[in-house]
Amino acid sequence: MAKQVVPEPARRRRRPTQQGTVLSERLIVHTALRVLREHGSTGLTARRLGTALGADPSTLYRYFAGMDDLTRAIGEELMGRALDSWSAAGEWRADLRALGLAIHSSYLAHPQAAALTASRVTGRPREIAVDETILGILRTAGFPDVAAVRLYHAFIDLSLAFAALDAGALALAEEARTTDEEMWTSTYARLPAESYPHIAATARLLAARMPHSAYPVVLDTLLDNAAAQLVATRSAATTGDRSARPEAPPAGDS
Amino acid sequence: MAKQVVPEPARRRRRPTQQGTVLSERLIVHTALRVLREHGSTGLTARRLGTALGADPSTLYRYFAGMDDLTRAIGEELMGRALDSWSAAGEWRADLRALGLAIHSSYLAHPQAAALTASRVTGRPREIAVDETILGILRTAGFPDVAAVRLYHAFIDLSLAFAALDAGALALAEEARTTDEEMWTSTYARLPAESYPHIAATARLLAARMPHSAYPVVLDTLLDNAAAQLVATRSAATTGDRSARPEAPPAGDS
DNA sequence: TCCTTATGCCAACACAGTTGACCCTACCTG
DNA sequence: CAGGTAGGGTCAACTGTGTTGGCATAAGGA
Repeated sequence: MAKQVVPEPARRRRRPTQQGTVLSERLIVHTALRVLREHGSTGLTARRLGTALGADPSTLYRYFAGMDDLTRAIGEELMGRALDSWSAAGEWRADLRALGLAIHSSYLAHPQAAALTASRVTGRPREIAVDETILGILRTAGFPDVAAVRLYHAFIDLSLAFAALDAGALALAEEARTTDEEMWTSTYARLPAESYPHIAATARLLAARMPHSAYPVVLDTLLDNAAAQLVATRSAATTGDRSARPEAPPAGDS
Repeated sequence: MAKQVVPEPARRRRRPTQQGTVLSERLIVHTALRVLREHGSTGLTARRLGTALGADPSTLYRYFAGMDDLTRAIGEELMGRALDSWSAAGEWRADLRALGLAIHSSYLAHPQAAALTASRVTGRPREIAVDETILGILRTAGFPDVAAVRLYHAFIDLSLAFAALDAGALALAEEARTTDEEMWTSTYARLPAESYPHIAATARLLAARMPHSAYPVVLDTLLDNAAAQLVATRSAATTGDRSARPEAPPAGDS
């Protein structure tokens, strides 16, 4: 039965599949990424992945508690790759910017996988490591804890949110075998100018801009703001001023 | 057969269902929202929706081309509600801020539906109307077209991205029948302090902050930045200065 | 060498989206 | 007011999904 998944480090025996491949968590995740790229973000199924691995679909349940668990592992892999491709230079602003772009481009390197996973928090080790890294950068830079936490929150949510959104658009375009720009051109071009004067007036600019990500612009805006805050904090520390930005309201629900 | 869906305005006859209900696009979308709230973001199925409507599942295909089409209609409904709950006051910054928050809270009012739809562009009328509105606000405020388009892009993507992310977290918490704060507390509290010193040092602050949305903070940051740009543009216009911010790089892929 | 058990495979389950055929009734036309 | 048309509701069936219980087997420790 597949109720209990054996944790990866405790695995000892590796019996090869009927078709000869020797399975592992790593191999499964990597193959899943390939299947996702080839068949789209909804094309990852237990049976298809089994075939791609040369194994019975049910074998997957020896490694993951279910497809949902596998999905989280894929997200964790992308986050890990981002972290691996990044290294600290010692300057907080540049480091944060590089880390954000690393996360963003790691996800966009696998748009179908990203569309599937980026809006989920996995709580797995490499993801936690990223959180720790960001907080470390901010606190070391001199941000007081409250500000560091607020910035960390904005930073990570912003990065993940844009990764999900941009990946979704990119995956859609790839699956439609067209460029993003063509898509946006046709979207805006067919609108009647009398009903949508502003869109009509800027249609060409829109088609040129939409296929690019707004993430760098927004990220820089956030970092500019943070830098200004830091300066204010430093000068306030010498005069004893303790004013802070007003808190944001909680996310509403009804 | 269900190959061709009859467009809504062209519908004439409304035969009641065996159980007596008279279907319509509106009724189906509204019922879908209820089903989503009750059964979670993955709980919307053709059969379940059929039962909730008192109709055969296959009847849905008389109104929508498929579950995917229905999903887009749900997203369109949420966007429409945001637009309806908003009204222009005439001041661009306040208007944009209100519109952003309206979109965000309209989606968060139905977290399960939002998690399902917010990362998709529908291209339907009400969504286009929102685009036109945003561009109108910016251009009327005096932003040159290039800046208006860049801001529009950042604004709408930011809002949708956060709607998707926050809705996902909220839906997860609701389905786990727990508060977000409990979730985050348990997530951070069980980490060893020696491996994650920065998280450990700020655990209580994190648990208090994470259940709130970072969207208002980031949105305000973006609008601050835009306001500063506008002032610079105006003074530049009098001196003939035409310097602009450097362009953002395109979204990478590999 | 033998024993244990991790791990692969098979068959089967419930449930998903979707379609084709059928039929009935609401409405338009005369 | 009668008749014809077709919109739209229903039924049954198809394929494909995630998932599980039972079984077989070979890897590795003793």
